[in-house]
Amino acid sequence: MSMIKVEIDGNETREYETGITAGDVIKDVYGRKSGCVAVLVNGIEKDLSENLNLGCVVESINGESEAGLYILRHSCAHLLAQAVTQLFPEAKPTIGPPIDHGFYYDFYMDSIGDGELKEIENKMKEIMKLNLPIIREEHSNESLRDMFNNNHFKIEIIDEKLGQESGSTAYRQGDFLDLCRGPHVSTTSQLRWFKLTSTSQAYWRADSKKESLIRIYGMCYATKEGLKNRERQLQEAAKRDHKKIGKEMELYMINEMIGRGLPVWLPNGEILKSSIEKFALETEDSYEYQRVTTPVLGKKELFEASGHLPHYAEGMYPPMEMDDGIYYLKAMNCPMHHLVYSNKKRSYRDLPLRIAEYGTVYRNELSGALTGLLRVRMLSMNDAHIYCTLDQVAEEFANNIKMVQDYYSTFGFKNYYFRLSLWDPDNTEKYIDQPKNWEETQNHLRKILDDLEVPYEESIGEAAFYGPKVDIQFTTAIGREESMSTIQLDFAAKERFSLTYTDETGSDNGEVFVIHRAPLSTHERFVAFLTEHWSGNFPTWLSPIQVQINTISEKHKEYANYLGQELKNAGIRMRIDDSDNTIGKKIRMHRKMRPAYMAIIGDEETDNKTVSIRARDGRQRNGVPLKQFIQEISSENFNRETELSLIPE
RNA sequence: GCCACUGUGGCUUAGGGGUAUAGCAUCCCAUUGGUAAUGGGAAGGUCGGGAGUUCAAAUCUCCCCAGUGGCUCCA
Repeated sequence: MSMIKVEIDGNETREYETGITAGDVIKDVYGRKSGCVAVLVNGIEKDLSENLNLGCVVESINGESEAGLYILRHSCAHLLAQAVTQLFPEAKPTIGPPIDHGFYYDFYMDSIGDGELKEIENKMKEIMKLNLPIIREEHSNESLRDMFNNNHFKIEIIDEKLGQESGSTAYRQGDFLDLCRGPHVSTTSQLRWFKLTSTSQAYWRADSKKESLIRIYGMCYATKEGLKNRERQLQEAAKRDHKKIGKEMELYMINEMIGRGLPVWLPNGEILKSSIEKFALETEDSYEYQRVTTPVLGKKELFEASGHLPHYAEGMYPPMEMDDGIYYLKAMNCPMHHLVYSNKKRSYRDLPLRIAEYGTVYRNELSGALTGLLRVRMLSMNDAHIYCTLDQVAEEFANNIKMVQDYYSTFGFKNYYFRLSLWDPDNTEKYIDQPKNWEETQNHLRKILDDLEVPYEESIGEAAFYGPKVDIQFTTAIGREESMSTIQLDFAAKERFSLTYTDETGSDNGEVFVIHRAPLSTHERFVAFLTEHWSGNFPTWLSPIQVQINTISEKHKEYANYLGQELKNAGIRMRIDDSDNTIGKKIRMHRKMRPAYMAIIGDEETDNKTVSIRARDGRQRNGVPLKQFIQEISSENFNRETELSLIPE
């Protein structure tokens, strides 16, 4: 028997007999309980059962590492499929990938409820305890076709591989076999810390025209702590949910009689909204935007010209027939802004021309997609369109990216990433079908981002119908990713609306590019994020109630009202509670509204003309002279400070 | 739109075939009180809507509506 040299985790090299399994090498080096779920052999992921026949470099993949967790979760998906097929022999497994925090598996089967979910989870635990070995098998595509001949989903996957590869791998655990390239953990007993969380409907190949499938979600971790932490995390996140806080703080309401997805801004929410608008107005003023107001309705011909009706019709409300034609509610402001542009003859000296609007657009979202302020049918936007030459696009994009970053830092946002959203050349009916223009503009944006050294991800099929865009992506409290800001490049408008300008040579130039941008998302979504980010504990400048004045007793009413008036004169939003409740009760009651500060007014304060301030987190500063308090809070408010700075930590 | 789950006074919630719990908030009375619950009293719901089963339904069945999670879609 010949020997081979194996280097392990870059630490040491040992000699083994040819054919030893990777698992035995790991056991030899680290002992039984290494936490290793798979290995990299010369950089390629392999099972622990992999035989090593040549000298190689082996790196262990720990179950708690990112790669290890994905393997655990992937194996857990197989365990789920095994349980489901045992309990429901008619169910056909389709695909079941690992995802963040867990896994899912899509089955072609009758729908199931919570009872069945529990049953499946119990069955998984049973199988787990059987400690079944998970065995890798290699087969030709022909024999795989035979093995899965009762499952046309698997056949479809196998057939896609025909011509590319002659064979494939499958994994067996007990009498369950699944097509999979692996790697997987070696026995079912390694999958201990999982939990099924929910079911959902999904479509085969994510196509709503294809078979409807039942998706089962689960979470899976390497350790008990991992699982527990995740559960705790979800509980914490639920407390930040903007729907819950929005109700508590009376930010918005949704009334069935008005309609789904049509939120009403209550006074407190309106304060948030108008504070954001005021900030945006100031900012955009400095960037030389000009404001307009356009109607919420427009004629069919307008939206045909813009391309909305051919490419975006299902996103729009149905038409309204009037005595002089057919009208639509606008889903975007752009067509109207284009007409503002061409309302008069433009010169190269006018470019870039930046037309902005606080507009409301209406989009016909599917009812099942609506949720709180995050997905609505009426969208308030600080929208703008920039008309410029191709040469100017880069600078305008750069300015907008900078604007977004500045906004976000003022609002305290940190967790977001840029996404270059590209068209999908295989799905051309969704887009204006001009491949050359797509290629050019996409490359242009890519270069702009590279030059700015902004890290970004690319995503196919996320573009607008008229051009590629840069989206800024966020994750909500409950972990769903949503687009926030967007900056889009439009190469189609110039032709559709005959946008031209007189260039330096005096001739008509039709090369007008349009940038659509909404750096603050929609007010609805933005406020939802803002609420979740701050858990409702907004910076002073955004707090609907900036100071809650609480009196100790009736004696202090007069001074409290004087303080209130002074604050009001200084532009500070305050409320006074001079009821005869105890101070403890007042504090408890008003905490729900999350005022930035509470001012406590008793004998001390009244006698000395001072204020005792209590920050939202309980920090306290007593005996602040009234004038000083007003001056400090005014400055914090005016400067849009992110933190409550009146009271030292 | 699709799948599952949920729907009890303003909010949180008990109950689960014999006409409904409690707390907070509200209102009234007393208390003049120093930083997360001062005491007492009152009022408030027919159990999302409709139909059915039953002597009897909030409780069972069906159909709607709405909310939540997910799919599709998307700011």
